[in-house]
Amino acid sequence: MLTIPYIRDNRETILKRLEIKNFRNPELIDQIIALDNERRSLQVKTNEQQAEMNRLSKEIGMLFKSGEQEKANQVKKQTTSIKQELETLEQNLQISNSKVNELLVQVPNVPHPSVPAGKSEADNKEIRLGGDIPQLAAGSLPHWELAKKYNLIDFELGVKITGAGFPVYRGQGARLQRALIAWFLDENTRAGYEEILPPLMVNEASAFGTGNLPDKEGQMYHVTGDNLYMIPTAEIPVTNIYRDVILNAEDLPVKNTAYTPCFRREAGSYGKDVRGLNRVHQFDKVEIVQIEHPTRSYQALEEMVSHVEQLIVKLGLPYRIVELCGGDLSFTSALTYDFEVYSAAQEKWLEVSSVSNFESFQTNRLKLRFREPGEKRPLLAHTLNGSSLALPRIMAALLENFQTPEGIIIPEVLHPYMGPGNTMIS
RNA sequence: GGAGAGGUGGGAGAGUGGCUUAAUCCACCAGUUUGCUAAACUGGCGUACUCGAUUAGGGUACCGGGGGUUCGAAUCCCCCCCUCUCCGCCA
Repeated sequence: MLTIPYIRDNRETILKRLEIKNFRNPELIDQIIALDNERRSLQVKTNEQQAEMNRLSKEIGMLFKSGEQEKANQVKKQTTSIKQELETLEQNLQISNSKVNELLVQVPNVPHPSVPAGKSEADNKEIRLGGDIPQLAAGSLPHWELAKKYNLIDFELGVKITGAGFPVYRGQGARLQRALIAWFLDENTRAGYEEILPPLMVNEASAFGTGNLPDKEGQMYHVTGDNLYMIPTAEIPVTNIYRDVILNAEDLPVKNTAYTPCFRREAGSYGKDVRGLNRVHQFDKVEIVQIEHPTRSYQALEEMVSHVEQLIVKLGLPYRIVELCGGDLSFTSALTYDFEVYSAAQEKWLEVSSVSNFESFQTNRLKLRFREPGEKRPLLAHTLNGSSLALPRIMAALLENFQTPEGIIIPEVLHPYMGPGNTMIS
């Protein structure tokens, strides 16, 4: 969420930039400012009365100590009216605080000035196009057919064990999946990211910290017996490492990478988009997270983008990078680049990564700050994250694009991970 | 699952109703001293909100969380959460 001082000082800029996100609600902003003024005057009054109360209590203590019982009882009488007043004030202050907060969480993050206007996906701006779209031979198959043909993934078996959207990888399919995960992690480590293997379930506080609660509750699997949530992304446990943390400026940037399975209920998603690996309830993903100094976060974003890009290039997949327009930008993001790979048999672009700068929108809620030498107060850090990469759609594109009549060719970078001589699935 | 112990600043740790403005030690920062380092000494050392002028300097809250008793709570009472130890179970 945005900070109140920022809203107070930048009302016009915020309103103007939020229009890019198709968010027009000046009343909300003005209400926040008005409520905050009210809150502050309540706080001043409350603090004054508290100070008076403290003074009187101290006086009573002193009087009792020196044996002046009567005087003490007299002062005691004075406290009753103040006490009553204080009770009301404190209640109102609490109400005021929660009202401001309630409104504050409804304000989306302010997009970066470079974000193009637009309503939907169609208005996203293509930044780069790379790789060659393969000309598949006649009779080429979509990945779910290939998965069956080579016994790589069994979707029906997953239905039996768990339900739709929980594929079972086996044999070479399982091996290829593991190879991709290992290679991604190794590439990320080489790029300076520390590898994290976090818990796959998180408590309420963590889910709140990253904003997945209360709004996106329906997206997560809830383990009711212990009140834990299955993670929809590694972003939650990894980012929460730094909840309520004050870093030193020299610790920045923090760079973490994590492989985790991800669990998403995807309530309401049906139809042909969910075919095969296109949309599943459990999938593997390797995530990268950076915590950076506000003055360097956009540099970090570019660095993450080129890092993810070279992963796709090394795999040999045709891809495009788009900058999301205001309408397609998420509630929490200031600037997002999406990566899509081309799945040749489906003749479709599939989103495989989304790299974003959240600026201080997440860290404000997380209370993730850093101490700048010479600064009196800690400052909010910036957070960025992205997938590097989401496995199922990469797998889908690999299978489809690299199919030949003889079998599926495994990209060279994965050879060391596939076992000796294992360069083709046949 | 059963039994017990506990949760206090960055860390250790004292504090059972008002000389607490949370002692003390360690760590850290600045300074003094000093061939250098170290030691010693002096001072500083939390977070949030708020008043003030983005100063100086104040005020308030915070001792796991939430209630309660009281003029006054880290301290007493109630509820909840968490951690540790032992036993049981277990890859």
